[in-house]
Amino acid sequence: MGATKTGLFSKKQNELAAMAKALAHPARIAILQVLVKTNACVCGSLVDELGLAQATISQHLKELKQVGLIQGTIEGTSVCYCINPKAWLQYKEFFAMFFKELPENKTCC
Amino acid sequence: MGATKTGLFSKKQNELAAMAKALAHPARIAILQVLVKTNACVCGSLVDELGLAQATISQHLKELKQVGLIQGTIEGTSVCYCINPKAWLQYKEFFAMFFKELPENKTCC
DNA sequence: AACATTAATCGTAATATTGCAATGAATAGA
DNA sequence: TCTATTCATTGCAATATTACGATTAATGTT
Repeated sequence: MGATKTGLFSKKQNELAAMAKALAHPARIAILQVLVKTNACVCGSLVDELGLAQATISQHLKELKQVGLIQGTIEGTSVCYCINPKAWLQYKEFFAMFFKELPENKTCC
Repeated sequence: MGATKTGLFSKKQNELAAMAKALAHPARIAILQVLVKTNACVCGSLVDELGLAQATISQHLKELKQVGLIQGTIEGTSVCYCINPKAWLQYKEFFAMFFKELPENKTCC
């Protein structure tokens, strides 16, 4: 027990859940917002911006990288992170799609 | 350690993360999809639809209820669940807002 | 080469989540 | 009342997540 039973659900459902999970932490939300706002890249200054330890930030960055939402390129000793525009758009569309179909006829509850 | 340091982040950031967390499980995605599709309410038939135990489904329903995404009204011995249209719309708008600002000028990475 | 800086990784602890059997509470029907 | 049905809750085990100090790897600087 304890592990999510992914086998019970469709690929899409697991995918959407994984996308949501990537956003399911305020630090990752904050990181993405900083990356969007600064437009250009932000390197390790995220550690200063947010109040978390370097190891913790690095871990969150890794997760965001794993789901493809951000990219990182080495720039000397530091690493330059930025939003992956393609993935960003896909996320936007996925969530829009999911919430699109509004239950109009509220016949119950 | 181990607990999310919510104090470091803004209310909005924590809110969005909480919203994402509610969607961060395929079972909850599936439940919401069933509730949207059936339009009317679905009671305990969710246990048959998805392959999870009754207690597990009940727990997921509780979480969805706690974030306001669904409502449940008692109907005899069974409970009728349905989407909360207001919250649904709010979620839609929140996520759309978050993903709205696309990084146009991709000058880096 | 020696040192400093930056960031990933490792190891560990604390906490949260997932899942289910068992139990409990409430109502419907006999 | 007794029983069946439906769902919430409790208690527990397994797993996942969050966080950080310490270490490591890589590069830049002197």
